[in-house]
Amino acid sequence: MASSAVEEYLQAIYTLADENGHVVSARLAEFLSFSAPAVSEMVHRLEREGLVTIDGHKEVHLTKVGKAQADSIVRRHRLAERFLVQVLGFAWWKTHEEAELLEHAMSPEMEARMAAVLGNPQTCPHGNPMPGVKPIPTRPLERLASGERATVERIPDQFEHEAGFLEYLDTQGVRPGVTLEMIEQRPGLLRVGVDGTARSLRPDCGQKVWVAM
Amino acid sequence: MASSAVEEYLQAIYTLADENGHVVSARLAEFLSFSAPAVSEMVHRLEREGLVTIDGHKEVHLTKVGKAQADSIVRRHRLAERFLVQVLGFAWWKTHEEAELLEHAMSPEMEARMAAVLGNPQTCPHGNPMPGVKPIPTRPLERLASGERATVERIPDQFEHEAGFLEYLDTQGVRPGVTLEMIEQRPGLLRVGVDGTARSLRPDCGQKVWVAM
DNA sequence: CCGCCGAATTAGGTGTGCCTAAATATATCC
DNA sequence: GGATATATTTAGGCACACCTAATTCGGCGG
Repeated sequence: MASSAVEEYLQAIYTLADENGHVVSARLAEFLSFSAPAVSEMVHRLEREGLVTIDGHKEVHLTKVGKAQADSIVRRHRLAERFLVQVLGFAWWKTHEEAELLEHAMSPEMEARMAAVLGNPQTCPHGNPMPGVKPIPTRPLERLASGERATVERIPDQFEHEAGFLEYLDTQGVRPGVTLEMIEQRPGLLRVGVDGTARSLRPDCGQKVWVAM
Repeated sequence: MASSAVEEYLQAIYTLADENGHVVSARLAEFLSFSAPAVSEMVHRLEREGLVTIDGHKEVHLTKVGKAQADSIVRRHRLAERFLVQVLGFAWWKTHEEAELLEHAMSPEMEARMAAVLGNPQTCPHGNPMPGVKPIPTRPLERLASGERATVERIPDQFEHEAGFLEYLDTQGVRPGVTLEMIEQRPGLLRVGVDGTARSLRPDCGQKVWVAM
């Protein structure tokens, strides 16, 4: 029975490891918007409780037990998002904060029933796969060559955190499943074809929107 | 933005006032299984925050603001229970603990959407009306005269707390909507007809099961 | 090798919400 | 009115999870 604080940390470690690689507590502090000492203290607590190990480079790794608990909370988060969209009719870009609450209120039985009712979805509404599901190969949008087309597969979890980002994408017509065509790309500029219309996207979208390989 | 601790207290005050009458902090302490000092302290905090008043007999009353917040949390609890039964397929007697978690994770938008999806239900699965809904007139089962029949309308919220009570009722065939016939009643004995079968119920059911007036 | 930068830790502190033990109020009953 | 039971409060403490300010650690460039 991990507290929701512990669950938040495990989720953050999972997410950063999954999408970024090396996890040190300074990155966690940024991601979670907590002070460095608070994170340092909690990471040591997680180590004492056998949920993570800290290696010689102070990198944080989930143990087997920690990984299982992280998988669980991430799965609950993604299921909750699906539920909010499919059952309650929330907009796809508006689910993150709600799911952040819901995920801590889901018992194993509720999780199982919800998965069944939703038809055992393989991804969240932003395209992130349920833990254990083999992800579709993807690359950042910026890797598309000019003239090349590809389907939007995934907006990684870490960018959901950014206030207004998903809503911005929605207003630009950029949603999972939509096909984009790279028009022009240079530092500070990103022009893509969305649904037949040429659009300038915020340049950070090049890293934050992942398309099919 | 009340904490879930505050919400628990408001909910408890609402429930005890609704079903019992006078609320003093000793009753709250029993109901919530907290120590008397903890409850006393919190009740004074609620008073400072303008959510309750404490009268000359140390009775606790919700203020207008407190009542609105209590209505909200009770409503969320009952909606959550409905959701667990209607959408996720939980057994009617198994929803309380799950709902206890869920209720604190429901934003106003989620509450509104859930009510709509569920068809704006008027009661929880145990027959307790949503705040603001005029309750059907009811009386405790023990008020039935021998030979009289009546429909089970409600098992008040305060008895949901009792571990195993609702499940016990279910095993005896006693569920909201079922018609009971009083067979015999004396101290320590309660025999009723359920679905054509005579059954001896635990004597406390006389107070805890409420039937149509 | 020294200085510097970022990362981590130490030290001390806060608010919330619970606890026990003991003291004091309040109510009731004879 | 005084004893007894119930209710409340005081006093002191604790765990959790966060904070700021200041210090130390560790790697890297000059």
